[in-house]
Amino acid sequence: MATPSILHVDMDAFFAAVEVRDDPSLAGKPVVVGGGGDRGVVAAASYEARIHGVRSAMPSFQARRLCPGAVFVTARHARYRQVSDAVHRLLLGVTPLVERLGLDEAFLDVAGARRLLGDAPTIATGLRRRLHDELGLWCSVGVAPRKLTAKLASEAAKPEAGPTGVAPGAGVVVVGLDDELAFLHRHPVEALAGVGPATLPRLRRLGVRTVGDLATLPRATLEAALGQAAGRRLYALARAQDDRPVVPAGRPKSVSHEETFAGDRHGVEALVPEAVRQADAVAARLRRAGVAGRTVHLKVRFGDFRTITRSCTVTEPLDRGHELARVVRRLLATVDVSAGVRLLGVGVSSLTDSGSAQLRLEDQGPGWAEVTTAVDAARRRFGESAVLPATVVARGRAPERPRP
DNA sequence: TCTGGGGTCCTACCTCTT
DNA sequence: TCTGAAGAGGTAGGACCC
Repeated sequence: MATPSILHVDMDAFFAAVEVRDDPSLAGKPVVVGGGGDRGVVAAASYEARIHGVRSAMPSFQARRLCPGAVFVTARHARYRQVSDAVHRLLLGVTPLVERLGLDEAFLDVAGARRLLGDAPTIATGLRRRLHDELGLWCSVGVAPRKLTAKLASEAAKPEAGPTGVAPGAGVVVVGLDDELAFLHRHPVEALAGVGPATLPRLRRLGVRTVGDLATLPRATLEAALGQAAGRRLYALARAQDDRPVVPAGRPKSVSHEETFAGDRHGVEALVPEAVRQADAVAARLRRAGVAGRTVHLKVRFGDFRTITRSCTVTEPLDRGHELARVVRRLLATVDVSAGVRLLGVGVSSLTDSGSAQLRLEDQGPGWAEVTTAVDAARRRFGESAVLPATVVARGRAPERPRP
């Protein structure tokens, strides 16, 4: 690998930037996305809000305390998905090797595009300008020989918000093969993917602060402290051994939906309509993705934040709300929810293409197949809440709107 | 005023089968 | 037929990422 060819494109304060783009009166103001209600957290903050110390995943009350003058905006995920798709289309114009990570990041392998478009740093600079000119959004780009270092490079390219203001970033940071290891080793160890709040204290106990410190430890020591898989992985990453290719996304591995209630719910009766509604939403997304799943998961978080999961695997893949709801209700019946439930979640995994699902007996002749098709069509035309499960309607309750 | 939502991956434990 | 080992698959929980 003579020159770097991996790009990591990271949109700057993406959700907040989309809100500012859609409402120019917000430009220059501290904007906080999410953080609505008493139990919310911050999904994204503009750099003006970050000056005051507001960060993603911060509880909303804390963000309000730090930055009382901020404009709090309800997250609009469908809108961010739309803009993210536009970004993705633009990236695909450079190379088909685009791997999306969430809505606001992507890896590109531009090895095959260099002959036509110039070397990787030239492509990165051009991409950054086009994203701004055509979509009105800024991004930061890291260019490196590997995903691991390209991601760190894009981080280094970002603007920085401190107490005194916002320092513009480089926009593009290039890490060559020769300086890759030195660049990697001066990062704090928590900059590595896989080092979070649980792993960090264990590494600290071993005297590790930087990736360079990590690289001095034998593999056996890391495996003993972190387990075989994590130990082996960090051992390799500390040596810039990362041969993960850029892979365009395939079929999802799971689909889930969960919701934190404004107040705790007590008793199964209060939870069943929520469970049925979530099962219906998950099933609709499974069908949209053209998949069906065999393992059904229920997640319950109690008022004291204790969280349990229950799951069961059925013989035939499911992709319909009423089938999924039946399994979810069965799982819910095994849990003592009298203590009060803060969050309920429904998910499906072990996914296969729904085309491979067997034709069910009830599909012979008019039945659920037609009903499901009609429901999906009505929702496409009139919105998600156009058709609701009877259990939900019977409770006289519309689906929970995003909280202000 | 504590702590979202949608994912992926890993580990431990259990049961069943060979 | 009994027993133990090994592997597969299911289940539950934890850690982490964006």
